[in-house]
Amino acid sequence: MGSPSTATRISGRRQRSSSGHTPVPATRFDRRLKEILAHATDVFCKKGYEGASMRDLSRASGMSLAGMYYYFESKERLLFLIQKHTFSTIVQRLKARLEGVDDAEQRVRIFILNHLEYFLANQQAMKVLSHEAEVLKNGFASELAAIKREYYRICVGLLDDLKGERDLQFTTRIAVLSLFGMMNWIYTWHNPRVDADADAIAREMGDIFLRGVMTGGKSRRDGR
Amino acid sequence: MGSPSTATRISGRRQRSSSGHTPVPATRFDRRLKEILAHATDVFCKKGYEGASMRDLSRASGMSLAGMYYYFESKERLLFLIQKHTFSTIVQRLKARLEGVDDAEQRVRIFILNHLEYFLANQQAMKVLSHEAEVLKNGFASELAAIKREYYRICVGLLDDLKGERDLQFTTRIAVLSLFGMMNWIYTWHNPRVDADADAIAREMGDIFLRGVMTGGKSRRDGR
DNA sequence: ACTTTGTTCGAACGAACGTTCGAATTAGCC
DNA sequence: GGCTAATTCGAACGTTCGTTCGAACAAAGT
Repeated sequence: MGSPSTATRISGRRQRSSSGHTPVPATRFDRRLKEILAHATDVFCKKGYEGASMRDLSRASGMSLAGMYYYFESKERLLFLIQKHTFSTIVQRLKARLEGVDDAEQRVRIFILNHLEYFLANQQAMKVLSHEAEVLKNGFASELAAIKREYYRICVGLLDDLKGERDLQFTTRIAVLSLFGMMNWIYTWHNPRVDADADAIAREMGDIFLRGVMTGGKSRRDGR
Repeated sequence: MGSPSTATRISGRRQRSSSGHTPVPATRFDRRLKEILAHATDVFCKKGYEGASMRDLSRASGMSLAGMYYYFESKERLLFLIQKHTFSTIVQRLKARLEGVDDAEQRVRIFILNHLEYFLANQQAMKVLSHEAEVLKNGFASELAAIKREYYRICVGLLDDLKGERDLQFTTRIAVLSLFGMMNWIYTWHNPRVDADADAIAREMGDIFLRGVMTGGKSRRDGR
């Protein structure tokens, strides 16, 4: 009837995933979308955002090209959904793990472990997050930047606490970004058949970073 | 006259840049190619390899689309030329700087400074090198991988020397790759209007990394 | 002057791109 | 069964992609 073409934009159908917690099943729509996101993550990981075509993505999901657009309105939004979900999850898990831990050094170690554990368990998603960090535009970009900034600020807070507690003298910004570099670079080299698991790597990176940042503060370097 | 179409492939014209040292002028061909590489580096840096079209690249060089193919036979080879030149230069400069320096710690500091100095002075080229590290295929990929491996091995050597000299106990592979991560990640955050220059950052990253790696070796951690 | 070689370009190629549309199919409910 | 809404798809849209071709222009050698 009416005009099925213009303006409709199906948009009404899109907003699912009730703000509360759906225990498991969610709607059919949500379940299928989740599958598509998972397959798309694989493809983006292997070929990059620009290098992956909508035809590649649809093939990976076992869905027709046109059918994809029932679930999201553009390729860019698909990337956004992947990145947002990945990043939100890691922030949320971090908050849960930090709760109840008071020791400043221990809190930094938890940050590192949380990051690396999630990174290695969801390597493809994290590569897409790290490697395609600049491709989103405008609205998508700023919404993701907000989550990113929150995560960054948490880490700044942890290091500033440590710095205050022990009277250290590093530049927080450099330290935080060096730490992110150490951790995020892992997607370029980690090979599960050669390298240790997340716990071991987190311990070793934590050792390097924490000793590096905690040695030689204002507090006497000699034995005095 | 013969057949100008098939098989010619102009290839003979390509091999320039005499193995020796051309003092400055080089051939006209070489000079123009260098300009094109410089402009292409800008564009690849801004839009990524897949995101940059040959039309973008030709526009940036002020040359026609078809004209570009007089200088290189494919977009992939263009990226290869950029990456190879960038990487070769950084390795070559490193070797020169290491010559004559014996102290193991000092040699690691030189490695870090050399990397960061070149990184910040040629930020676009280094971003293209870091970010588009996986797009080349087959022959191009393996030739570049060889340079990469040489650079990596140099760093492993420096750290193993340090480790042997001072009886330390870190995992070299993890340490090297953590260091690369710290340094290479810089392309995602460095802002010349906010952040310090290469010397200062190299000093601070060097402090973090070297203290991290040198503290708490086999040599007693307690005062015994 | 003519010839040769090096350099540039407009126009076009077929293929692949992201996205849309309307019709067909399926699932859920009476 | 039949009705409605949710889901899927084939076919096509117009655009852009990387690359090629042959003709045109400029430089260098004689």
